[in-house]
Amino acid sequence: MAVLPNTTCLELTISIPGLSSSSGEGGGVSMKDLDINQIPSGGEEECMEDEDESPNGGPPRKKLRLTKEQSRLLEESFRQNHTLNPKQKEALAMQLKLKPRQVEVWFQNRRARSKLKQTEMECEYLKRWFGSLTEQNRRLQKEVEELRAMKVGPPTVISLHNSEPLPASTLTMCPRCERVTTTATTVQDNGGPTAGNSVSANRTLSDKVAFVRSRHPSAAC
DNA sequence: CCCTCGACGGGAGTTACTTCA
DNA sequence: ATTGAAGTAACTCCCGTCGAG
Repeated sequence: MAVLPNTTCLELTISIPGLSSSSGEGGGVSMKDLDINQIPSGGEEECMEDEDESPNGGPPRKKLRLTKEQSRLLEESFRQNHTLNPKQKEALAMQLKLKPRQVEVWFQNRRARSKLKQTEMECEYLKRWFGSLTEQNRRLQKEVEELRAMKVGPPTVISLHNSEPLPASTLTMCPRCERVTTTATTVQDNGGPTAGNSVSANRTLSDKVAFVRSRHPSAAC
């Protein structure tokens, strides 16, 4: 657990509907200058007790921006754990001077958005992988054509792995799509475009790839 | 106009507790 | 008195969406 470095007053900027920020003239308080810890009319240092109403009883406060420090701590906490138990939530909320509900919402949003990001990355990965497989397939088909045209001697196929000639016995023909492949072919051999991906991302992708492969009668494809 | 992100409503799942046959 | 099913409340999570900045 990180320790908040002696925070005396967190800088929360808020917007209060109905509170004019500019009114055209100078001298007004900018929205960005509002500090949630400086609640007018004798507010305490806590910002977590004012429920859903602005201090003057107006419409409920709509949105606040978290400070950099709050965001940093939340991110740090999220890195350690993507979910919080009630105690952790309470402690974090207290540390950040937020309502537990705000911490909860932040984690929910964070989970949702990192999942979205992850999905986008996987989509991109699969697109690129599909492209590389298409290209590989095209090359192999061309090679088959050439071998068929020659009709002489055992075929020589260069391994994608180490550029060594593969023995003909390692070649198989997929009965379904009639494409030639090698029995030693693996996902890694296909040269997935993002070799530097994180472990978790790879596992997720591997699962998906395994699923896709399992639906094909020929595991070699 | 588009994007980010804090907030909300609603639905689903889980758990603890109560009621009743 | 005990037990199991049904009902309910509280809580959490996810999803979709809104809207301020």
